[in-house]
Amino acid sequence: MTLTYTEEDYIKGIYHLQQTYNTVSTNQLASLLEATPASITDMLKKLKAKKLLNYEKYKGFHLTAEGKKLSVNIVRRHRLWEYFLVEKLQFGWDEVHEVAEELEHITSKKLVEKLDAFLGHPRFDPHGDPIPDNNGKITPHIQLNLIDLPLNTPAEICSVGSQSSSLLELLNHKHINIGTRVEVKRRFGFDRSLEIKLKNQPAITLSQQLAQALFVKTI
Amino acid sequence: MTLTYTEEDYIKGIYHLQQTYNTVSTNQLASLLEATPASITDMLKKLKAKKLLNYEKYKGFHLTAEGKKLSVNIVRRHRLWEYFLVEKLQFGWDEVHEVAEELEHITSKKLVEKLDAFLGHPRFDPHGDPIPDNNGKITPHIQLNLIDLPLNTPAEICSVGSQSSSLLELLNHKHINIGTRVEVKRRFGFDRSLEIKLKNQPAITLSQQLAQALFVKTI
DNA sequence: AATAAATTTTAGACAAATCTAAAATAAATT
DNA sequence: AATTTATTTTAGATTTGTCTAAAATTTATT
Repeated sequence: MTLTYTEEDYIKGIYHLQQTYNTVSTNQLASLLEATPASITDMLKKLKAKKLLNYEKYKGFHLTAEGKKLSVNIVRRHRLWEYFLVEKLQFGWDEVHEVAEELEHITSKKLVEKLDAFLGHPRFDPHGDPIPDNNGKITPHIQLNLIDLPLNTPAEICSVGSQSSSLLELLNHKHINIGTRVEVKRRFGFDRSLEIKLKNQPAITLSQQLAQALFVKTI
Repeated sequence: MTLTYTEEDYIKGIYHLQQTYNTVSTNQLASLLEATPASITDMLKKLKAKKLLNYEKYKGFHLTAEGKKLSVNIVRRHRLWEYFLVEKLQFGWDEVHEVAEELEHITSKKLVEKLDAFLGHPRFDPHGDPIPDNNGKITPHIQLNLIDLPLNTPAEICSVGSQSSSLLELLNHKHINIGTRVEVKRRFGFDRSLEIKLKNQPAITLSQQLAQALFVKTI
């Protein structure tokens, strides 16, 4: 099954929306891909004809097993390249997305497997998201929202809930990164803000909004 | 100036043909790109409109300074990726071309510069072809056919005249690679074969056909 | 339940890149 | 020099992916 770059973008978009919604709507996908609903409908027909999509008009849609398998593989390539860009080429983790969007479309199996081996078969990308393995298997991530982390429990930032540049800017300012060690010291009920401590640093305050955008795993 | 992948393929093709022919013809390019002459003509008009091409109909064509600059940059990206694939991902040098054809279209300046630095600013790709630097400057290659190398002159294999897998197989068998040090010890007029020595190894014989497929530079 | 609002689809147009077949031009041959 | 042959261009069609505007359908509201 050979897909155009555009078809790949569509099924990847649907895959991501399906992580949150059982069934995806035309407008949701239009908004994610920044295209008009009319364009989405056109492509849905093509993907249905290729048996990658279960779709009845006006009824929403979701990927078939085959569609999902292909999507997972695109996600695999995307995250492997992100890992490469950060670990080998010294990109910042907030700079890699656009370039990985292009690299992910190169489908050579040999390339992907050799890249994976070169990188040491990493299981999480620089944002903390799991990298599907060659069979599409995804290491489940036992993530806790920072807002739910018990007091005085050492943990490590392992993923962020959004990739907006405003969030990344704020995290850079506060010197918080994937891998940063944190402990929650206090909770303030009034505004649900947290006082946290980074290793060897004075305590700082995180707003509810920020804490909810951060995921941790205990260590 | 943003080019589509297809436009990039066209100007890269023209660039390569210009290395041999002063002015390029529609049929030459059609044959190189495996497209019909009609398609070539269509694209020539677009490239002329973008001022990348000097073209008068029925009169052949060649790149403008701007077109050449862009082409050299594509060649730079292609050869950097080939170097990466061979040196880092352990591809064989006969396997890299197709994948590099895809990777070369990713234009991110940051990516290319960081890749170049990661690779240690290599000046020649795995086939011995020069990699243009960031300003488009190409290290001229003073290559000598192995058959013309004077006796007892230390030299280094720097390029091969063909990328056929049968040649690669033979070179692998004889443990000859890009970078291998050689000296010609004897020449046999009867069949124009050579006796050569690789560093710390007993002398071996190369046929005329093989020697002519190898290029060296003295060291 | 009828109407208004939102969502989704269709119809028709357009740009990019390609093709085939026919016409125009240039080059080669008699 | 006239004619044949080869090359190149044009004309018109096709595919992919996109759009706008209008129509169809579903959902929400009075």
